[in-house]
Amino acid sequence: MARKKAAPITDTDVPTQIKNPELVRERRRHIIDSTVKLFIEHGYHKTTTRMIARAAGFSIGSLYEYVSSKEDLLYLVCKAIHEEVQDAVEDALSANTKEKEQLAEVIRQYFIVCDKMADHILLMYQVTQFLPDKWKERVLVNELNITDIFIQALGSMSGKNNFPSLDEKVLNLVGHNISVLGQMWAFRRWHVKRNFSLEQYISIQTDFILGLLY
Amino acid sequence: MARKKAAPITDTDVPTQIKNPELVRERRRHIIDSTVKLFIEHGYHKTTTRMIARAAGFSIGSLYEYVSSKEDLLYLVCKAIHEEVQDAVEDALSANTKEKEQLAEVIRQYFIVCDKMADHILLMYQVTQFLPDKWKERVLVNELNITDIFIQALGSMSGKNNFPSLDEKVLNLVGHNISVLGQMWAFRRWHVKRNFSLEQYISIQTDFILGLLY
DNA sequence: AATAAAAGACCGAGCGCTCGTTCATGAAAG
DNA sequence: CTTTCATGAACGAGCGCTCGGTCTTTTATT
Repeated sequence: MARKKAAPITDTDVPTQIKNPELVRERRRHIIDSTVKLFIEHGYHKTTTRMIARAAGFSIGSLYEYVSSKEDLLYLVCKAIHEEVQDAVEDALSANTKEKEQLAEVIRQYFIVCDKMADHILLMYQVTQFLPDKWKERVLVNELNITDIFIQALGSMSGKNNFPSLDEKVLNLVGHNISVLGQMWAFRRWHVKRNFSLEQYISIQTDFILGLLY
Repeated sequence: MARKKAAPITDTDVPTQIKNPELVRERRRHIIDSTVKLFIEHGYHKTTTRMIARAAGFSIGSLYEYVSSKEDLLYLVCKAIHEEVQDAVEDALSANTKEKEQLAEVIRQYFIVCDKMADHILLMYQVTQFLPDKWKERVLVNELNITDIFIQALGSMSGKNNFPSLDEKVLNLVGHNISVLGQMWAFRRWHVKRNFSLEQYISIQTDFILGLLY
């Protein structure tokens, strides 16, 4: 069902003063969870490091033992969010082997994650700008990785099941469209919800994407 | 060609110390232009009021005669950007009266504006969060106004020219899709440009939107 | 087993600095 | 002399981060 989830939290790229790596993993997990909530509620700048420490049950001093700057924390937050989205979509890809339904299922799962993590997606859009360039690039790559899953699902459908075979570049673009239409739910859901439930949204947008709307 | 552009810059909602309204209009225009550039380059927070004053050729003291806070300035910036986008799209709507080509033309003009103002669109996404609630709402309404133009163009096509008549709610959603696919060019153009020029992008996305891709 | 010593984790007052904003003063116009 | 506009030094709240120190746990020694 799920891919290996142990590996990614090594985070050797973010330095720490604490020696015990087990402890670092555990505490960081906790710190990140608290931080995400605060960032979503108050935004990056209005959330002070003191607030984060308090919410996580540490002193500021201790916080800085596990993380070397507020920017570090921001990177860890972005990374955690992307991992959660990516895991959900990859699960959908591997779970359903019938090509015919695979794409629709991937889209469906992605849109559901976009709904569940709507606040997180908004957060990503707001805060990426504050990342140091080095990490901004990594976050961008993560974003493209998620898009690639759609492109992959599209590719495996191309030319089969009454689906026309399309130019690779066009498939690529459609993959991006899927990404963006999912995020649209996060951005405009309050408005869209007046007309459609999430399920209806998924259904109509899937038709739209597959050109079946008209 | 253009709609009346004089009215909107009254800005009675933003207070000033200066008595001469003529002067206020002129200076604010100038201040806003400088501010937009700085915000795009450095972001909202890293741009200091002193930088803004210097760039506009004022002292900080004088700046605060024309604008009562940095947030005020942010609102004026957002408003100016939306006005520019809206004007361009409305021009396209009124210029072309043949229904058949109207929608495609509106999409085209919108995408061209999204390209020209890509940095501005990114800025809007990054910065809306810092507006006081009172103005956040207004900015949201402006965004929806632009979307409404697409919905209007879609509506006037519905049921004509071999175009199926669609449920109003669905048309509404497609309007939002157009909005978002335009903004996608702003967000992902560096990636998309590796495969397509702007003109190709417009052409393919128009087909995509009209369900002609497959 | 008892004790000492070293290491690791935790703490929070305080430092240095930035930034939005104000206001006393000056200059110019009428 | 009054009104309008311009100036920039001064203010002070708020921030990220440090660092000297304490408490707790592990290791070494007798």
